[in-house]
Amino acid sequence: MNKHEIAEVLEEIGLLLELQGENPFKTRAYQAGARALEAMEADEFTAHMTAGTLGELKGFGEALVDKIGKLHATGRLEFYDKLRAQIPDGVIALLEVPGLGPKKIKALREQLGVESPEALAQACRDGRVAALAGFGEKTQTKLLEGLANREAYGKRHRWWDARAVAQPIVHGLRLLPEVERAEAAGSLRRNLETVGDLDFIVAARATNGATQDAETLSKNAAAITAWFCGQPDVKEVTARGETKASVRFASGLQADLRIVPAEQFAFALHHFTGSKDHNVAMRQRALARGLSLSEWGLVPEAGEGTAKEKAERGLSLKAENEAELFAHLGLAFVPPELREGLGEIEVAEQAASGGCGLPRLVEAGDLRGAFHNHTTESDGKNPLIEMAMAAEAMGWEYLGIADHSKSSVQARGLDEARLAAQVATIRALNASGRCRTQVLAGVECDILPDGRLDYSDEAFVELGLDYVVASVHSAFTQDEDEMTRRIVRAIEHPRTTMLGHATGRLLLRREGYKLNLAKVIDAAIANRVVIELNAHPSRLDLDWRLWRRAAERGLRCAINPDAHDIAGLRHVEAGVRVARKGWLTPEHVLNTRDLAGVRRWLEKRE
DNA sequence: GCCGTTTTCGGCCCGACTGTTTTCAGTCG
Repeated sequence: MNKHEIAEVLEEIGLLLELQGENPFKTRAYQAGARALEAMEADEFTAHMTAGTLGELKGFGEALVDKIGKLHATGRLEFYDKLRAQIPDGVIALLEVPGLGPKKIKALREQLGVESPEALAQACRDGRVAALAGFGEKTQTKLLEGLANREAYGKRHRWWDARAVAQPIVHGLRLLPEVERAEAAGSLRRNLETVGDLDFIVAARATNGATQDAETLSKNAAAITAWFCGQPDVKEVTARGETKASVRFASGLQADLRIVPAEQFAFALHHFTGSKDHNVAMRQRALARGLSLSEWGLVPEAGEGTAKEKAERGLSLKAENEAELFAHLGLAFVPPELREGLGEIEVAEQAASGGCGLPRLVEAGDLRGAFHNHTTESDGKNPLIEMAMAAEAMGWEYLGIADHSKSSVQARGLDEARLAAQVATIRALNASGRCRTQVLAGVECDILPDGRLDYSDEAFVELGLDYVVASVHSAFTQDEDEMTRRIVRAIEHPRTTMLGHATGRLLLRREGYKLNLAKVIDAAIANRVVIELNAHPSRLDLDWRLWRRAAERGLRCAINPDAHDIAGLRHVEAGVRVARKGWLTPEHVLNTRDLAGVRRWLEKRE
């Protein structure tokens, strides 16, 4: 088994143990192991397995190393098979029903024999669930609703779509007179490629004239909650308390609102930004310093009372913003997108003590252009001149046009003659001075199933293109070896400048093709071929988890919108967001260079 | 199951909200 498959087994073991009512910390150990495996590069994992050094990594103890070893060597694990046999699939599906956890599922199984969502629905309709101890009418109704909406509610959402919902709410909150500060937190703020739900953190005004009082705070909180729950897109209010409210939008997206006094804002924002792994590490760090960190503040661990009570007694250290919070723990500010519990705290510690600092991550304003864009010549919706003017309006120095090549018939791919004509049009546009943005003439060239490119070497010479984006658009079902050989061969072609959408994945819709990415990345580095970070909100491919290590090893990135219309150019922002998650700096990204710098790379690869 | 300049055993992040309770368990993030 490969590491991804092993991680899935560990994840499932965690779920199964949870359903058996096992110690929650044990289940967490399996889930943490699964996450750690997912974050590891395939060759790194292989090296650890060969050398037997997996156990040296944090979180991998004797039991996990043993089980992972067995899965890696044989693909089987008796422990897992036995566990699996005890618990029907339907019971696992029950965990997805909102309001059901291991304890309630156990009661349903033991007392009603319910072992699937369908059986649960029937039991609810019969009124048998409400009769159970610990359950009631309301629980039964909630469960029925949850079952009905399970599909829509369980779904994750593209970052781009989630942000479109969140932005007007943040703006609206900030305009309320009762609001002092408002931010969206959670995975949206961490720029994760998909978002499960939205979190809004609001600092409510507590002052009435000059004096601060609890009554004003409470009144203001109620007004903010009322505004939030009354938003036109809100379909259902699922919880509504003094400081917290939860709603569901028509799309199925869920959103939480949390209201805090201004002095707690930085702590709450940090807490609800997460990730869970980052927060656990931060809390442990606080404990090591005799402090307790929570959304309420950073209070001394010693003494009577909960963290909340201590914060309310004014015992919390003060933090105007998150940077001050990190500083209290001896850390440099960690940008939200790096807070994944993947070593950011160690680096922030070095940075705070004057060592090599946290990287200056790439920003949207660093981009001077992009390479992978389409026009009406192939399957784009705007002609060349409109794309160029749109790029000019964005302040870009250059715009690369890379329409499809002839094998992509469905996208009206260009044959040699049409491509030659397009190149001539581009040169003429540049010479005309109509547009300050220089247009670069490229092509998104199909990688044929055997790894050849879609034009002959002679054709490439005659065309005189500025660059070539090589992409896979056919024969997705090749096996891993064949697909890897195919792409590596394309990378080794001297005309190939960059690899387009490396895995072909479509977020929430389609897995990428099977591929040995370590080999592809090695080949790209060896041949000085750029790998694109395709910024389309459905792609964000190559995945951010792979960039940090690959860039350290010398891989260069290009953040490309893969725009099929004017609006699509704006997608670069999504690409920049995940590039930041991958620890990429401007130096790692080719299209932060000015035109002269880009031309130098295209001509000499330097 | 993992982990240890307090520990090889006994902890493991911590609080809000709901629904069922009559003082709290379960779920969620």
